[in-house]
Amino acid sequence: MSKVDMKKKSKESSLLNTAFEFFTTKGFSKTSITDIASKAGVGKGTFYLYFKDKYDIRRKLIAGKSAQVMTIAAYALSQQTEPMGFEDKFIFLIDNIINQLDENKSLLNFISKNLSWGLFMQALSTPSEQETVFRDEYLKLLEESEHPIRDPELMLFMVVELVSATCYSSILYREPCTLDKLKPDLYTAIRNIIAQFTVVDG
Amino acid sequence: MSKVDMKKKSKESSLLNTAFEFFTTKGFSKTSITDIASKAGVGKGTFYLYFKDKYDIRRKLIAGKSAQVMTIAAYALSQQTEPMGFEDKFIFLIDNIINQLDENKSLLNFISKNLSWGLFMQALSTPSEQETVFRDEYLKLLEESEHPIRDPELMLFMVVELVSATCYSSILYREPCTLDKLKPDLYTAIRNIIAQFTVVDG
Amino acid sequence: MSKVDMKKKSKESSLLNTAFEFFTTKGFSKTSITDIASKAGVGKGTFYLYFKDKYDIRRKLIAGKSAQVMTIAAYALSQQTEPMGFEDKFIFLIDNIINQLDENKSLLNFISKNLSWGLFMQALSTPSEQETVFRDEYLKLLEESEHPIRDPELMLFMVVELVSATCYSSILYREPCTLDKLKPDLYTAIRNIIAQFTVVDG
Amino acid sequence: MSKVDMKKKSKESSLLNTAFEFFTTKGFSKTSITDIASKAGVGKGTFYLYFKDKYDIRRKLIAGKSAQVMTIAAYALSQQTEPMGFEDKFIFLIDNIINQLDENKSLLNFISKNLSWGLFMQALSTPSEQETVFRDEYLKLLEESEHPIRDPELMLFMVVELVSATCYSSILYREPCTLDKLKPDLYTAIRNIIAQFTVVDG
DNA sequence: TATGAATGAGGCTTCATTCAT
DNA sequence: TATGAATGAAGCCTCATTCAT
Repeated sequence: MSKVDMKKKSKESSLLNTAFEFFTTKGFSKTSITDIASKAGVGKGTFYLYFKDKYDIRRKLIAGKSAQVMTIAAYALSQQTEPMGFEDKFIFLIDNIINQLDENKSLLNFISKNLSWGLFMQALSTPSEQETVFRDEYLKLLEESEHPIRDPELMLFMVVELVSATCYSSILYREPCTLDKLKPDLYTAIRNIIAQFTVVDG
Repeated sequence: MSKVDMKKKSKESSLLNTAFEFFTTKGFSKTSITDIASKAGVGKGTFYLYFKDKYDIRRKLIAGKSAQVMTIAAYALSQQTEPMGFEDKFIFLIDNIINQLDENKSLLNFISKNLSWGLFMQALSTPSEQETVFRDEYLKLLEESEHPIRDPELMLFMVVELVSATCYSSILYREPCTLDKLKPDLYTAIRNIIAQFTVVDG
Repeated sequence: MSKVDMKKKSKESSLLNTAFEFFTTKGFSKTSITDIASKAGVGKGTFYLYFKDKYDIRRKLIAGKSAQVMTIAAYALSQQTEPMGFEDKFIFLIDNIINQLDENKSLLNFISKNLSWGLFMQALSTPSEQETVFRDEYLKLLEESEHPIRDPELMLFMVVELVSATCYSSILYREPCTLDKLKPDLYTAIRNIIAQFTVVDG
Repeated sequence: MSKVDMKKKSKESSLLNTAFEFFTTKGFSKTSITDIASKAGVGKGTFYLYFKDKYDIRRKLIAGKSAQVMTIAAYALSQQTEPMGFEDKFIFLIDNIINQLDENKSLLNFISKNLSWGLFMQALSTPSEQETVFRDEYLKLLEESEHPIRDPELMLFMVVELVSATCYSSILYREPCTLDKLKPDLYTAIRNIIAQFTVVDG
C-alpha cells in the first residue's frame, strides 16, 4: 500500500472514529458534519471525499462495528479446546459478546441505537472483509448439536432480542440491576428458550 | 370545565395528535414545529403556549400514550369474571397489550422508537391524570399470587424487554415471522421466565 | 391596508430593490441571498418568507420592471394631443422607452441581461396589476393605421431586437457611438422596416 | 511540432471542447472545473496548467470560436468567382454565418450567451492564430465598393446586432417564426440599412 | 389567549484552487 | 508535466424560538 493510500486510510479511520464518538454521545441527528470534520482534524470538504453524506458514514459504522464484534466472538469460540455441547457453545458466544459490550459501552450504545433485527441479520450474513462470520458459526453449531432445533432462526431472534434489550439497560444504566446480577437469570432464561425449541426424540 | 378550558384542551389535543402523527411517520428530528402547528390549524406561536419546546411535547406524548395502553389492559383484566392465577393474569395483560399494538402500528412504532426502560418505568409509576395504573395492577397481581416471586422487578423487566423487542419486529416487519407464529413460543418463554423466578416452597 | 401589511410590502420592496441593485452590478449568479438580505437590512430567513428562492425574486423583478417601463411609455403616448400616424406613434413609444433606459442604466442593464423575446412577449401580455398594457397599445395602433401591416408580430420582433441590442451597447458603453448619434440612423432604419412591412394598395 | 507539444495541444483541445460542451448545455456558472477535467480525461490540477482559471478558458473559447466562424465565411467568399457588388458580398457573408449557426446550434447558443459587442469587436480584430480575419475582409469590401459608406463601423454594428438578435431566437426557438420565413425580411432590412448609409453623389 | 412575521444560528453541500507527490 | 487529495470559504436553505400586535 502506497504512502498516499495509507494516509487516505488513516483519514477515513479518523473520520469513522470521530463520527462514532459523536454518534454515541450526542446522538446521530445532533451530530453535524462540522463536528466530525473539525474534531477529526480535517477540512469539512474532506468528509465528502470519503462519505456520500451523514447516512453513509453511519451505515459504514454499523457494518464495521457489527462485523468486528461477531468476528471476535467467533474467534474466541474457535480457540476453545475442551469439548462443549451446542447449548454451551451458544451461551459462550452470547457471553463473549455481552462482555465485549460491557467493556465497550459506547459500542453498545451505538449498536443498540442503530441495530434492528434486519440490520443485524444483514451484518451477520454479509462477509464484508472478514473471513469468518457469525452466521456460519451459528449454523455449524446447529449441525454439531445432538438434538435438532426446530425453527433455529426464530430461536436466534428471540434470544438476540432478549439479550440485547436487557443488557442494554443493565450495562448502561445498571437498571433495573447490574449485569452480574442479571446474567444468571438471563442465561437460565436462554437455556429454557433453547430447551423449548429442542426437538426431543420420543 | 368552562368553555374556555375546553377550547384550550381541544387545541392541546390537536397539537398532541398531530405531533404524534408526524413523529411516527417522519420521525422526531425531521418533524418541524411548523409542520405540527399548521396541520393542527393553530399559529406557530400558539404551540409555545402549550409546550415548552419540541422535547416537551414528545415527553407528554410518551407519558400519555403509555398510560393509555396500560389503562386499557388493566381495565380489560378487571372485567374478567372467571378466576385466574397470577401467571394467567400476567399473560392476559401482556396479550392485551400486544393486541393493542398489533392493531395500532403507529403507536407501536412511536413507543418503540421513544421508549427506554427508564421512560417506561417512569410512565408506569406516574399516575398523571389516569386513575388506574399498570404498576398498581402488577403489584396487586403479585400479592394475589399463591407462590411468591423473587425479584419481581427484574422479572417484569426481562419479560417486558423480551416482549417489546420481539413483537416490534414481528408486528411491523413480519420478520422473522408473523405475530401469530411468534405468540405461542413467546408465551411459553414467558411462562418459563415466570417459573424461573417463582420461589417454590420446599 | 393594515399596518402589518404595509410593513410587509415595504420589506418586499426593500428586498426587490436590493436584489435589483446587486443583479445589475454584480450579476445574478454572483449575488448571494446573504448579500441581498443583509443589504436590505433583514434577516436571511426573512428573504424566504417573501420569495421561494433566488430565481423567484428574479422572475418577479423582470415582470415588475418590464410592466413599469411599458406602462410609462403607453401613458405618455395617451397624453399626446396632436394627431399622429401609426409610424409616428410607434416611434414615439420606442423613443420613450429608449429615453427611460438612457436615464436608468441599471434598469437597461438588468432588462438586457434577463430579457429574452419569450419573456418580453410574456411580460407584454401579462396584465399583472397594471391597467394598461403595451400589447394593447400596440394593437390599437395597428388598427388605427391607415395602411395595413403584414405580419405585425414579426415586424415588432425585428424592431424590438434591433432597438434593444443597439441601444444596450450604445447607452452603457457608448460603443460604437453615443445614443444621440445612433438615434437618427436607428429611427431611419425603423421607418424603413415599417415601410417594408406596409402593404401598399395598388 | 514535437510529440510532447502535440500531446499538450491535444490536452488543451480536449479541455476546450469539453468546456464548450458544458458551457452551452449547463451554462457557465453551473459548470465546474471537475466536470470539465474529468470529462476531458485529465486530472483537475492539469486544468490549471493550461488555463489561469475558469474565466480564462471561457475567454479563449470565445476568441477561438468567433475566429473560426469568421474565417469560414471569409474563405467561402473568397472562393466565389462571379463578380459581386459590395451589398451582395456583405449579404453573402451574413448569410454564410447565419447558416453556420443554424447548423451548429450549440455554437450559436454559446456565442449569444457570451458575446457582447465589445468581445465581438475584440475577437474580430485579434488575429490570434488565424491568418485571415473578418475585419480585414470587411474593410477590403468597403474599399472595393463603388459608392462610399458613411460611418461603416456604425453600420456594421447595426447590422450585426439586428442579425444576431433576431436569428438567435429564430434558430433556437423558432420564435416568432422560422429562419426561412425570417430571412427575406431580414435581408431586405439589411439592404435598407446599407442604402441608408450609402453616400450618393449628387 | 392567539398569531405569524422576523430572526440568525447552524445544517448540508459544492467547488475553485493549491500543493505535495 | 501530471495528478488528485485536501481545503475552507461560501452558497442555499431550514427551523426553533421570540415578540409585537
